[in-house]
Amino acid sequence: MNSFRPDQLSADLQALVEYRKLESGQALFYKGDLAQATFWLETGQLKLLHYTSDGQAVNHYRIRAGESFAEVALFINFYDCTAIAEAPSRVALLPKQPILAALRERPDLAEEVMKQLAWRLHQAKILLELRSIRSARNRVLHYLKLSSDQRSVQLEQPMRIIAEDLALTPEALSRALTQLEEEGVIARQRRMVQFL
Amino acid sequence: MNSFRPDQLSADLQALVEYRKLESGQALFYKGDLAQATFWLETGQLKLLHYTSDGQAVNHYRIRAGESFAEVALFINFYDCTAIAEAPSRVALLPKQPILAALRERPDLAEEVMKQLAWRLHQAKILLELRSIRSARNRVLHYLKLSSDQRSVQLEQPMRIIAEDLALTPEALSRALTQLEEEGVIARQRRMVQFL
DNA sequence: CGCATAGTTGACTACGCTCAACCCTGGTGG
DNA sequence: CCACCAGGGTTGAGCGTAGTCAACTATGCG
Repeated sequence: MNSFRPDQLSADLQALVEYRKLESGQALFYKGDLAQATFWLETGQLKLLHYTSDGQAVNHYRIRAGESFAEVALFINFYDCTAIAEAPSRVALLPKQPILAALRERPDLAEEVMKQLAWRLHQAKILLELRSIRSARNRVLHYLKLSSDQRSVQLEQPMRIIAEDLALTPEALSRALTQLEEEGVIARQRRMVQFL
Repeated sequence: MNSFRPDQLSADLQALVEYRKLESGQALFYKGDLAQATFWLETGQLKLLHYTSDGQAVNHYRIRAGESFAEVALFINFYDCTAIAEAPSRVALLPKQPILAALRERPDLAEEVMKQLAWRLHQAKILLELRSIRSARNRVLHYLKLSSDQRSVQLEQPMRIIAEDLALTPEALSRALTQLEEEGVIARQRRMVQFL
């Protein structure tokens, strides 16, 4: 998760790293921008998303402090999604060409990057799987199972955020949860959900 | 696209490669199987997909002769989707551990794999984007734009396959196309579609 | 010419979205 | 201590659109 942690890079590479501060809501790059760097998030939180032609935002995934992201940028010319800060953030900009050169020299770094890319692809498939479930009930159920360690889930985020992740309206999510409860599939108390 | 073309591997690695023949419709691996190898498709065609809990198939992408695939398997323990032959096929099985070792020795190979992983991730995001368009009309339009070089598209595959890729029923696809035609957005003659 | 298959059209249904009202909780101030 | 308010969450009614199933048409092949 930290392939490009700058302090693990060689000194001459570190010298090329720039930092950028972002306000909450500010964009780091937009879909279609020329991809000139890959990144590592020092502090804060970002989300990667795109917009449909009618302006709806579609979330890909969130980046938390300590993670590198947009490794894909090393191998394509334009960013394929938009990155927006969800909290005040500080990001390390890792310029493309020097990093590519370093990858040729350092198999350990290359392996980290491969792991990271594989992980993201895996996650993307899981997301695709989730999103391709049509019914709200089953989509929510699948989501709960994904995020449950053993038999119960603590819903940390507000319902409207969870609804966003599920590509549902808050109303649809609410209805799906009550339905699952009525069916006796889950039980709820406050933000705690458990399977029966 | 051919990172693991066996004839480009060292002789001792080639010695470890096994081949497997598949009938049309036969599975190479299932989602959840222990991931022990990555693959290269010599001849034929495969599709990668998963099944929703109610048995619907959801396509990820197709593999054509000459492509390597399932590189992700090198870095995760279980396949995250199912691979099924769409035509009689011959597949090279590249065992995980020796390949991982080779990647540490050969930066050129590692770079190929990174490129391939990045490409797949890019494609997955494009698919996610397509699938997250709600209305059939706009989804079809987006698809047409994606697959059009300049102003027109030749629809090579039968409509029911295209509908599958779009996660629509053939009926919905048909209606969307006639609607776009009535709106004067596209014109159709046989399987040729052009923008107006 | 007749049949099989792909594609289209029609009628109906189901389900998620929209918008609005309502409820419940926690926090604030009188 | 309680009245008030604000926000997140829930419930309700109506609508739109894709799915379903069936009938029909067009195309290609024996």
